[in-house]
This record gives sequence, structure tokens and C-alpha cells, in this order.
Amino acid sequence: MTNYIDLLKNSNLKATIQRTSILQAIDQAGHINIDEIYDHVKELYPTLSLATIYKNIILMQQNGVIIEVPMNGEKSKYELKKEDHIHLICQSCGTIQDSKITPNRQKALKIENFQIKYSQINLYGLCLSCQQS
Amino acid sequence: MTNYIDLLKNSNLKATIQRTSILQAIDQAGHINIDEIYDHVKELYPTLSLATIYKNIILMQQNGVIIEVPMNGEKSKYELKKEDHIHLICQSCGTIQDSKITPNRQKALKIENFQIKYSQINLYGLCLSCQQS
DNA sequence: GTCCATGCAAACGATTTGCATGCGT
DNA sequence: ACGCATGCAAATCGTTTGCATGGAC
Repeated sequence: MTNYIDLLKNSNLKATIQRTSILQAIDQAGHINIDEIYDHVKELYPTLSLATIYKNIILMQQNGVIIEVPMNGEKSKYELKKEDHIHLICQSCGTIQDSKITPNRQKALKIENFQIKYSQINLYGLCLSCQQS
Repeated sequence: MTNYIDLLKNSNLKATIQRTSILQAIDQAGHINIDEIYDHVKELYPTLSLATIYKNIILMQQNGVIIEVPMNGEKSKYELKKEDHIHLICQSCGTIQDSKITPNRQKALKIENFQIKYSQINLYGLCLSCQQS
């Protein structure tokens, strides 16, 4: 699985144990908010402080290691940076799935007179298992 | 232009002058955050308090009169509820344009095994006039 | 050894709450 | 007249900051 140390060094950040722990928490969860990162990381490093998480989340965003996923009403979640993709958010169970932006989709989203740098697409609804229950 | 009193009554909310002022501020701006609403509304009703805005924003969201537009990094903006649409957000000048979800787009976004209730699509980039400068 | 990162506690700012009064119905 | 809405001030919560110490390079 991903080597968090290299990920940090390649982004010009020192590889501290706090940072690799935060990345691990994000990677394992897929999409996770600050408090959840704190809960997760505290088990491995009980002395890690919330302030450190806040400082590093900002830093890692600036350095392109992670990205913010603003959530309707709730606190933003974070994910490791990867290709642009769509989020499918289940309103019933809360799980978030990723879905690719296919060439077809990309074409459909093209817009005259506006040059797209990146897209942020959240589709809210019901996942398969929640549809069935 | 929209009749804010009816809009409120149809949503089972009392039509107070504070509420119509808030709706007017949102409608005129198109997309606006809490502080901007406050600045705008204070000119018409200097006694209107921030607490009232917060309370009503939550209420009007619950009653489907307005919707939240979560913004990357910044404070959420709000807009009057209307058909699902795409937001084109200029990273240079900050303006937000709306763009329709055409049948073609809708089709491209369809997803197997996920039932979409509503979509939240923000495309970040450069608007025409900022591309030119 | 140097410089940056961490962790604590204090500061700050945004949002929420409780309650007495006012207003829409 | 009734019950909800408002506005103030206080309380609360999330986030940021300053600074002394520790750790990565």
C-alpha cells in the first residue's frame, strides 16, 4: 500500500510520525473528517494533539497531498489526492463511494466560455443496499 | 420578481419582515454567505440581528426555501431553491454562474446501483473575462 | 547543529442558546 | 389573544495562534 513517507518527502514535507499517522487514517477511511482523524490517530499516538492535525491538514492541502471534500451541513471530509472523481453520498447510511469521471462525462460537462480547472461533484441519494431496505 | 411573502407562506413559515429581507438579499445576490446577508439586510433593518439570520437560514433550509452551497475553504453560500444546476466558480474573480443540467448531462451522470436524489456540482476555473486578462 | 514540527494553553471567531419582549396570524 | 419570531447577551464549539521543547534531516 502507499508509502506515506515518500508521499510526504515528494511533496517537500518532513516525514514525521504524526503526519504518516494522519495520512494512514485518511487512507484507511477513504473519506474522513478532522474529529474522526483525531479519534483514529489517538489510538496509535495518544499524545498527538488536535492542533497538530489542524496545522497539518492545512499544510498537506497546500502541498497537494490531500484534498478537502466539503459536505452539506456537516464538517468537511478529507481524502488522499487522486484523479478528479465523483462522490456518491448515501443519505441513509452515510457511506461515500467514488466513481470515475469517464470521457463521456467529461465531455458532457464541458462548458462554453469557462475553462475548468477542477471539478467537485457530489451526488446525494441512496446506495444499493439502502435502496433494498 | 419573486413574491417572498407567498414563498414563505407556501412553506408554512410566517412572513416576517426579517425573513423577506433575508430572501431579498439572497435573491439579489444569487449566491451569498451569512455575513454578506447581514451587511445587506442591516441597511434596510438595522436592528436585525445575526442570531436571527442564523436561525432563519437553518429554518428555511429545512423547509426547502433555500439551499446551501458549500464552498471550498470559504464559508458556505446560500441561494433560493430552484432546479438542480451546476455552479461555475471563477477562481480569479470569485463570481458564480449557474449552468443548466441538460438531459445529456443528466444521462452522463447516471450511475448503476445508485439512486440520485440531488446533485451538487461545482466546477472551479476561469470565467471568460478572467481568461482574457 | 539547524530549523522546522509538535503540544500545550490561551485566544479568537463563528454559531447556538435562553429568555424576555414583540409581532404575525 | 395565542404562539411563534426576534434580539440581546451569554455560552459554546471549532479552529488558530504563540511559544517553549523535541525531532527530522
